[in-house]
Amino acid sequence: MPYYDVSIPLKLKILTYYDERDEDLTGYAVKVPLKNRLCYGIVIEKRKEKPEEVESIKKIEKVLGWIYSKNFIDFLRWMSFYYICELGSIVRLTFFDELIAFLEGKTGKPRGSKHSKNRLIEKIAVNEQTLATILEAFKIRDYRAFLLHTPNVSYEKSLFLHIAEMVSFMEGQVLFILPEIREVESLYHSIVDRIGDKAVMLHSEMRTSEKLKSIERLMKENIKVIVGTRFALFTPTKNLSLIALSQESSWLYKAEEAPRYHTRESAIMRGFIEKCPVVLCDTMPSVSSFWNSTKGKFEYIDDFNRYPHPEILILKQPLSSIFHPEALLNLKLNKKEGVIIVSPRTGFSLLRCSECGEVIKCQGCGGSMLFHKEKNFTECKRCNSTEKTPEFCPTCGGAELHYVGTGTERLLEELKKTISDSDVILKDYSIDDEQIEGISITTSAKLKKSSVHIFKTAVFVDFDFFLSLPDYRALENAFSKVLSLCHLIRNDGNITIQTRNPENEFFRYLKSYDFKGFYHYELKHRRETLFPPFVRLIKIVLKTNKKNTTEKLDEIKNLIKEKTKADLIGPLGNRDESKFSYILRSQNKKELTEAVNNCIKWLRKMRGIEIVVEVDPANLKQ
DNA sequence: AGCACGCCGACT
DNA sequence: GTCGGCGTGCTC
Repeated sequence: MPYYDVSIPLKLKILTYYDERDEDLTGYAVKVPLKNRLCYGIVIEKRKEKPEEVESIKKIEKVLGWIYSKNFIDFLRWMSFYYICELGSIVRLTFFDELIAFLEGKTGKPRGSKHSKNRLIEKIAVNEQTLATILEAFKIRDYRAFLLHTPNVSYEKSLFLHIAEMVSFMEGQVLFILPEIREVESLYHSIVDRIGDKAVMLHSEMRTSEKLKSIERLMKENIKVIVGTRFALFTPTKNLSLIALSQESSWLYKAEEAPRYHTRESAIMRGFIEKCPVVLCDTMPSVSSFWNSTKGKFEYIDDFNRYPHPEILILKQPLSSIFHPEALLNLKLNKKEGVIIVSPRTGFSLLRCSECGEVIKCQGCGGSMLFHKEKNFTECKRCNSTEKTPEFCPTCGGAELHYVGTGTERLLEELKKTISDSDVILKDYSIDDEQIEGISITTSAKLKKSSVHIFKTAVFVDFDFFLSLPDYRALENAFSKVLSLCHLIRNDGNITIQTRNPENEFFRYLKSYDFKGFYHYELKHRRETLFPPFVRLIKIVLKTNKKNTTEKLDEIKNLIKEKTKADLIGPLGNRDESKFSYILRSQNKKELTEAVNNCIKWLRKMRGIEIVVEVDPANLKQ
């Protein structure tokens, strides 16, 4: 009797069923009994023997049809192993419900005629050599990985448009992934505008019936291009020949719900397993990707220098004023042509006690309190709480509090004082702004790589904020912030960065756009301090509802330590509270993943404890 | 004792 | 995800 291992898209282990047919049903969607109801699942493997520990095996109720290739299933298995989660949780990512609906004969509705106000993407010239290399890889249809260093995001989108046009008459399918839904929509419409009905779109804001329509068309029609956000990476395809990611370093590529996969790593593995080339694009490639290119895992293509970039000036942040005289002069000279001033924070400033030197902190979480001058209150951005502005230092009782740092509110106040001309427009920068004259003010959080050059000059105040963040990626993020700002500045313009520490080696690389110098500097530091890419980090979050005894918690800690033999950091978070976490670190990456997979099985056997695992965590706190 | 409710584990 | 088992606690 043939047996079949079936994965049901639930947090459930793989179950075995039997069927009279002795075919290989691997990759077939099936309907199977589970307890006293029927569920849909996917056959992941045929087996000759039934599993020993199970006495009764139920029969497959119905075989619906083939949907997944063996390679695709192998990719899903790798995801389940690498991200340490049930295969069912991965199958859930693969548009399984839509595929079942399609197999059951349901049809979707195309999106309404809501013609989005998205502008179509203008196609600019790209490096012919780069395009030829990618198309060659597409034709050969074997695994290769490219790290394409692009001059800006428009270049990436134009390249995608060029590729779409070229492949629309060729054999094979391409998958374009972009971080944001708006970008997906505009690229999709631009592609449809050029190649017609040979593309589908997939992103999380689409209605179920729209997603069903896309999947249906993918199954029935001759679709050449799939454009989507990160979850489109799990689209089952017939003939995948290229995967391309725009802005590979974007933090939006890290999924925030379980399974917390990273799109870049997953895309590389999908390409490797399904034997198709992968192109990672970015203007500021991640340190991890650069490392892979130095190890020969990725082929590095440098198109960054095909376009000129604005000059970067590093100036010392004065103690007594907000702007360096030279920055102020620059700002006054260029205000007609458009100036943008960037601060790391909204609000007015932080508050510091002149006596004890302590910055006012949040009582609850210990984050710095942001002072809003006009409305006179303080705010903790970390835990979203507000307080009255304190009159005395809560630490020492000191009566004198002074401002530290410069938020947008303070910038506005300062500029109103310094630039007295009545014709100067002062405004908050918005991404849709058409008008650029005058002085715009914004926070760094609003800067995106996908913006376009408009301003003549920029001043970045309080830049040290980015260098002091307690995150091992602080420097690469800081570098990346400046490049996002670059995109807003005309090529003949300039960017001034104010820092208390202009001698910092970091700025030497930044001002000359010396990426390689920066990466090597950063990698040296990561190697010494044992951070990725030299180690793998895995976070284990434990939630307990009952008051577990200290001995029990120690038992868990020892179990993890013993089973994984890795460096164990933690517990982080309060032990008295119900939620706390450990971070495991090891240079033997694969061994660590294997050990944690094994360890989790033991932990799940313990009662009253919920475990969440996060591989390559985005955040090392709590 | 009898029943309602909620948590937790199993599901092939 | 969903069902049922079982423990807790309240009521007749």
